[in-house]
Amino acid sequence: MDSQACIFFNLSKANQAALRFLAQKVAELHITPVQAMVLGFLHRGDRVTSSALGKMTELDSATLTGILDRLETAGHIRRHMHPHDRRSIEIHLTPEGKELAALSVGAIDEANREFLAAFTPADRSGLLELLGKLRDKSP
Amino acid sequence: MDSQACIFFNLSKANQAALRFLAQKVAELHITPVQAMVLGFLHRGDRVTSSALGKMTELDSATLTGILDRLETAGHIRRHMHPHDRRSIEIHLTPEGKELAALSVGAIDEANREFLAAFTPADRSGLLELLGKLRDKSP
DNA sequence: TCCATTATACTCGCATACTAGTATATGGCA
DNA sequence: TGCCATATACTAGTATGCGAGTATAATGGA
Repeated sequence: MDSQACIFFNLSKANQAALRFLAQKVAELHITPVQAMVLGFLHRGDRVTSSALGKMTELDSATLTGILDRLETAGHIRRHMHPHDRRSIEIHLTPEGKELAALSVGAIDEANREFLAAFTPADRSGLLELLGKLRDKSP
Repeated sequence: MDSQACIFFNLSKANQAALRFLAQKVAELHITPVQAMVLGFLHRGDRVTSSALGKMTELDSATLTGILDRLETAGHIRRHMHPHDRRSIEIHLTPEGKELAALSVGAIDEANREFLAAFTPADRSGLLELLGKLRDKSP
């Protein structure tokens, strides 16, 4: 195993480093990086179904159920009955959740800038493009 | 949250796609991607301590304990007393573990080639270099 | 030599993330 | 209209990954 040449190893460790970095940024909000990302998506528009949020966040419904459980317990979101489909739930941000979502977006933006501060704009866009290509390889 | 421009989101999703890809490659060996990587490290030299393996794999000791538990239960490794330090354990590959480790290295190599097949050599080395820089930003 | 510090591997608790399976509700088709 | 396939959100079980805490052992300095 030549770990330096292994894309799986490098990707995994870069991701771990990124998550640690973001975790420090959102620690003062008392949420995890993933919770901050989900709140960030809801900041663009809540009142979505769990299924729609799952498509946005590219998360499994089982994973999302757990994340929503914790956000609801913390008082950041509420699950409501969907007006036209009794299978679905509609996710609403609470007033506190709305504030926290705005702060999350700011923290994530700041973390993005700082985490990539040492990179040139060309490196930044090149990295995002390459990662995007890798994502699309998924079965 | 502009997910397309967020390094944390893209890194996380690229990593998930990579893990799914590798999982398919090693499924016939009845091990997980992480277990294959750990066996790959042991293929270069077993009889290492858990602490040394943790440094190589960049894994927390709590995480590694669980992975070693599963590899030992499956009969791929054994924990032995360290000859000179009674705090340490020495990890030995079993005969079956040795075979599996060799197969793991082959599967990971093949997965690396296939996962990056669409990339030019310049893109490949560029990606690895950029990911390496991100890893080093870790606190 | 004795003791405080450090090192080692472990346990526990929590948070993702997946697969598989379930109960309920919807919707299209015969 | 009745029924079957699909969609939705959930639970259960498994596997990483981390922080915090623990018991034991080694080590270095007074």
